[in-house]
Amino acid sequence: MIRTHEAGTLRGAHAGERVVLAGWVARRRDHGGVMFFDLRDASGVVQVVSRGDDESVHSAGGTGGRPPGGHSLRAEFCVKVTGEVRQRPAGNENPELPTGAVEVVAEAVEVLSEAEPLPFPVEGGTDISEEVRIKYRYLDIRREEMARNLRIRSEAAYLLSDVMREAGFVNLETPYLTRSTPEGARDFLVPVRLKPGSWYALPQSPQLFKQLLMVGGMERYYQLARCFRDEDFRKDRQPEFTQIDLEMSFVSRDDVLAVGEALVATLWREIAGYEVPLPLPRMTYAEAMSRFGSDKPDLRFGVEISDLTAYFANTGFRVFQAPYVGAVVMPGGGSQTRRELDAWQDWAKSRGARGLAYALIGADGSVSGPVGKNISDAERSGLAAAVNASPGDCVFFAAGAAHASQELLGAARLEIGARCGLIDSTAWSFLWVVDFPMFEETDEGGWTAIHHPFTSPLPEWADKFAAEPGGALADAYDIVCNGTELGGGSIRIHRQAMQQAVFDIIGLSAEEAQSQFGFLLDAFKYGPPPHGGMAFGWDRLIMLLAGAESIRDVIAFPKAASGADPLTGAPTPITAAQRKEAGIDARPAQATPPKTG
RNA sequence: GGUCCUGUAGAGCAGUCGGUUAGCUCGUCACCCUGUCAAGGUGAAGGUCGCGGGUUCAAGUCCCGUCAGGACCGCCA
Repeated sequence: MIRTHEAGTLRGAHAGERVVLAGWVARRRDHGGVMFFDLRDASGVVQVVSRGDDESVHSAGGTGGRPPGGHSLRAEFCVKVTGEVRQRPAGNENPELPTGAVEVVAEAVEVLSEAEPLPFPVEGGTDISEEVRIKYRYLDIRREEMARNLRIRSEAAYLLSDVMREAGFVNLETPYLTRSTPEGARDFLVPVRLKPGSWYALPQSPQLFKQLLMVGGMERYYQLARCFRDEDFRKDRQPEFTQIDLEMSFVSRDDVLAVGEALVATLWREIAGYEVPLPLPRMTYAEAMSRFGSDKPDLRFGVEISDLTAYFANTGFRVFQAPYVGAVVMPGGGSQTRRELDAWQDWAKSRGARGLAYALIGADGSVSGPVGKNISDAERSGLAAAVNASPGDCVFFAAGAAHASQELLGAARLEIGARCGLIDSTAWSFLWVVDFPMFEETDEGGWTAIHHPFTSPLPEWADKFAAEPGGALADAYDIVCNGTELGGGSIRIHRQAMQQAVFDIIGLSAEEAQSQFGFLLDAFKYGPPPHGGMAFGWDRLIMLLAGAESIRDVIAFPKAASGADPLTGAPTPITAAQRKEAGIDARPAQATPPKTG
């Protein structure tokens, strides 16, 4: 090793020792006759003192025109420091620093490599555009916050491995070059040189392979799997992302949830120092939607949605003559200016709603505002009690189709929580959302699977889901933390007849099913075990654990929102020769018959 | 595919009603400085105001287009 000690580990007990350190120049404080600088390595920082008269700074190569001696260090030079650890002079200790009791008096500072002036400050500045940060990611990773996030990610992966091994899971990889499936998200496609015109797809998830592993008798499988989806970005979405993928045989829902809970409990205990109360509460999808307007409710604050459909059943107000009327209360919102209330209308419109009707509860309990003018005296007088509003509050309404209205109110609820400072950012709120619907109607009037078509119905729906697809509930579950969907899964279908019934409902013919999933259906002919599993979004999970605001902050080399990578410049055009070799422009024979002339 | 926000020196930002030489902080460079830890002092360099077009006597500022970044809707089983 080039060094004898790590900078961040030095303490008073090391005083008098001669040490060799290596790292980066973090901050300099040059006083002419004496210079201090903080030497940073992976373990932390320690102050180095360099005297002007010791000619201690020199370049390793001895060339390059930089004069020997003098304090010619700049930020982020990579240096090797030889010197003696000593207690700092009385009064000069820095209690802010773990190493603040000591300093290293340099005998020699060797510049291992120089750094050009930085594109952004590595020390200090935090408000740096992400584009620049990602372009110079190697510098961004030197920053304390990013380095910490990545180390948390690493630690979490080790903990995951421990937990899963302890629970008897086998850790296996599944293919990255696989078969395109028309279901679900758009695939990333890979041309195949050996078979021009044919393409691999990168997996959206290892779903089908892990089910095959269950047929194969592995019984318990997990993997930290990279997944790929060619869809548009969000701050918590990347085109490639990582998930903890797991699957178990001979289990019911409770068994899978117990593994998920053990995993979360371990990660939060060891990394966040938080003891997750187990078992986690469970809430049905229907309850989550009606109370919180979301299938991933943030339970760190109240402000629940009131269902006013019955209250306004006989209303004369035409807007409220709808299949569903609901409301959510903004505490103290009654004092908002007209401009602020108008801004809510724009907010609602930006979400595709017509607007957000509101009423204001006066100090004397009177009801005013647009809705107040349009409802009857009786409706006005009971309103505050019906929505549990207090004087000075603002009540927002949504009326129309139940699902869309609840989602609007749910979004308004989150906005209220944020604007009114109701969310305790130090709190953790975990829950399972269970009993999702199996199907939803498509625009064409058919049905599509909400989770995926291999999801089993709840046991009580096993015999009747085909007759009543609109009401059928799936044995599917999501784990939610602080309003973020951390993961989800389901008990799978393992019987052919039931699988075919699901395909029938979603309009997938036997031939189509055979052509798309034939390998799975074939496998299910050979004694498939009952099985189920789940997947956690690893990036999102780490984001929450690290307290980061974007999954990009917990990914070493993320992509920008355009899908491009500012660091490497990918994606790039390829040469004509590459196109030819990859067979990109080849056309399948049946699509375009070979020309004869 | 759609909506919105942003784009000014290496970084972060200001720039009024369209009007003189586009400012501030940090960083960089030079010099001074022996106890700082966001060191301090003096001075200097550094700008195609994203790009293109338009309106105007005059555009960083107004209009149109375009590109890039970000947020959201659609999408993401």
